[in-house]
Amino acid sequence: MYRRGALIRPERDRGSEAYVVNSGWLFSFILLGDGSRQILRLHLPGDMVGLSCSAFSDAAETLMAVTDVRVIPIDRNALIEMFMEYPRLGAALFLLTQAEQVSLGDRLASIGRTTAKSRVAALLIDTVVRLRQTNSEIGSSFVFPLTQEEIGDATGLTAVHVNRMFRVLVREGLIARNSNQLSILDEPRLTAVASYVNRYVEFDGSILPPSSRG
Amino acid sequence: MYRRGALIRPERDRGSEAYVVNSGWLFSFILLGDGSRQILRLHLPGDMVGLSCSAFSDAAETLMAVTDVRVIPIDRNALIEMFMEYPRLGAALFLLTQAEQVSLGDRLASIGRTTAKSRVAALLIDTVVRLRQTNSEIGSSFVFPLTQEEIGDATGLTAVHVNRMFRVLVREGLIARNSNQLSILDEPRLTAVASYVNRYVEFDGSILPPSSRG
DNA sequence: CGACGGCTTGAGAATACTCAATATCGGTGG
DNA sequence: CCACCGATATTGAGTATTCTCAAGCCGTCG
Repeated sequence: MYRRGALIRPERDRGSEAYVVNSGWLFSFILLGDGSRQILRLHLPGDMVGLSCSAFSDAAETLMAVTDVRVIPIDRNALIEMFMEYPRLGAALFLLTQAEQVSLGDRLASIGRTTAKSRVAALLIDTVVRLRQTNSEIGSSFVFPLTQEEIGDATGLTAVHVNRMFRVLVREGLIARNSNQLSILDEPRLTAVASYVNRYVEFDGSILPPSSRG
Repeated sequence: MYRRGALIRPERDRGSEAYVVNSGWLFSFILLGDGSRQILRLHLPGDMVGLSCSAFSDAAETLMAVTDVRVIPIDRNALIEMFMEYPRLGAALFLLTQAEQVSLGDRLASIGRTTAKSRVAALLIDTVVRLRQTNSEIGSSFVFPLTQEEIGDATGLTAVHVNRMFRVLVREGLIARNSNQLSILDEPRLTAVASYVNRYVEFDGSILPPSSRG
């Protein structure tokens, strides 16, 4: 178990592993030369994280706990063995990874080509959509534990400007806030503001051959 | 063979395929609701492109030829069969994909957390480093066929501002230009300006088990 | 030659940042 | 229980970066 704020895997750690998130939230980030931080992705329960380390001798990114978090380590050699022994599983993992890559691309577009307000909206919508994937009870209200500083590092903004965009979203009746509790009041409009495309509805595993065990 | 500017795979094309770039350059991009474009990645000879379509029934991104380009199609069903029949190849492809994901993450950090000048510098450095991977004869001078509009779409800037940043880089003695020909005059300094980390030097395929054919 | 796409430059506007001060909130020690 | 502390959130004022609009230039192609 890692406490909020703990580094789960320091950048440049040799022989590092991948994990499955058991409970809690964490994020991956990289540091730039000037000390600024870019959060690459928020990882929610059920996600696999840190796979990219499998391609490099050193971990390319750091993992930090957003809330108290439990993770299950996956040995990287075991991962490769899995590819050899259970190729269908390997193929499935490959597809999953491709889906993550598409998601990263969407984020790139959000940060590169949309306004601050839109980026914040996109982060919120994407988070709630992903939460619903593993917890169908999530409605339009959920706990969002990131600080505004962290939201800024995820969206390429400063904490101050994140704060202003939040209040704009509130003023326009798109969301409501109460400490960590966040409510989406007008999801269609928030989705539009965010230029958000929900690709999870189109994930296509049908390409995989049927399991040999039927 | 596709001509410069041709769409190699229109977004939303069903049953689309992946490709290997044989000759020429192309890029992948996505369009946002307001018509703006984000270029996700430049694809050079030897690259695999369009793999992400394997996870979705519809292609998530569009491919466009930057120069005249030759590509070799890869059927997506054949790709999955490869995973089943040649798991070691599948694992290798998986690692390659992870490496691309790290690269995407670096670009996210560049666009989210660095200045316009830095982003343009990063695009140039990254391109020359990748060119050298498959063509060791590339020195510090090479043909860079993107228009400033396209560079803007790749870096999250406007064409006008890309132009200004180019002239700053020239004025500071970091690069020189002559129509499409681009020369890097001071690579260490340009690398520093770009906050660029060359991760290609650390790619680690050693994790793969030795080939069964020795 | 004329049209067109791409490049260059200027001026003004908009967006987002920095710095700084104040407020709030949860937790801690007395 | 209360005062205090650090971390986070909020707000204002001024600044910087980047964008938009607009005009002119340059080279290529038909």
